[in-house]
Amino acid sequence: MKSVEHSMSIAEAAEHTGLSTHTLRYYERAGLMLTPVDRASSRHRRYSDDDIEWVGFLTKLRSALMPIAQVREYVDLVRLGEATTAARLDMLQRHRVSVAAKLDDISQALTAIDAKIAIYSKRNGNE
Amino acid sequence: MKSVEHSMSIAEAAEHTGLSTHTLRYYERAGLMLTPVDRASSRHRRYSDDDIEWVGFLTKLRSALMPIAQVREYVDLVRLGEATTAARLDMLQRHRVSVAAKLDDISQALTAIDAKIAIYSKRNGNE
DNA sequence: ATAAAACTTTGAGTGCACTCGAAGTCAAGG
DNA sequence: CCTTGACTTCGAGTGCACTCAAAGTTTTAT
Repeated sequence: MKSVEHSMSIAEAAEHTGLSTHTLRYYERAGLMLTPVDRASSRHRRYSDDDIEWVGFLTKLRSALMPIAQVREYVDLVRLGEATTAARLDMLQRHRVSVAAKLDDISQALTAIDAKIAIYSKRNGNE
Repeated sequence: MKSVEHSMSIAEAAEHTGLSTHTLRYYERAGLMLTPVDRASSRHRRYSDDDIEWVGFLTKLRSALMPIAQVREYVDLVRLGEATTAARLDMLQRHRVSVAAKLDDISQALTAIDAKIAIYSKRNGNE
């Protein structure tokens, strides 16, 4: 059911995804697209709605601090189909745990800095 | 009262701070040390307890995602003395806010991924 | 005394994730 | 048609934060 799919140019795709055209091409070169982005007769890229959605998911992974290389591993698993579901789940969960630890570290550092802020605020005659 | 201060070699400083000797020299070159690290007659670095403590603070700033350039700005303010206390406070607070926002973004992305995990977990074996 | 290990400086190299440039092709308005 | 601007590929450049190399000096252990 990909009937009424309106494809878009790379510029439009950039607008929809919030990435630059450079980054969209870069992701494609890096093997992050689930399926090849199809082309107009002119060889210009035509992004389908599914492509846009997929890029949205990639962006989620990147926003969650997953390195490009690991995103690619994940994508490779997805392309291998259902047999890799468990592996994918495991990967996401492990990543989740490691990021949570990282966030914890950052929070701790922020807390230490807060202590510094508190000291300044006091000393600063701000009561 | 910095009487019984036992200074240490760069190797020992590395051990105490958890940074590499490379990084310690790099931080120094980058102008991040509050005061010049003093040298033995051999020109080998001798890290004082204060130096170690300062590096610990630098590490807190870095752990809280503050870029080197901004850390340097901060250090420059510290060297200018008490007159800059307000500016420093402001800087730390602003940084705190921006990092909090960043952590929020990351958390949101993680939450979205969690949804994906939930889907996988439920129908363990569907696209 | 001598060999090995640790230290010094300075410049260069690495890895990541883009980001840009060049040279050319294609599309849309006047 | 013709120009202007968007698009193509692919290699190169950027910025950050280290990380390492080379060549020489100093310290430590034997």
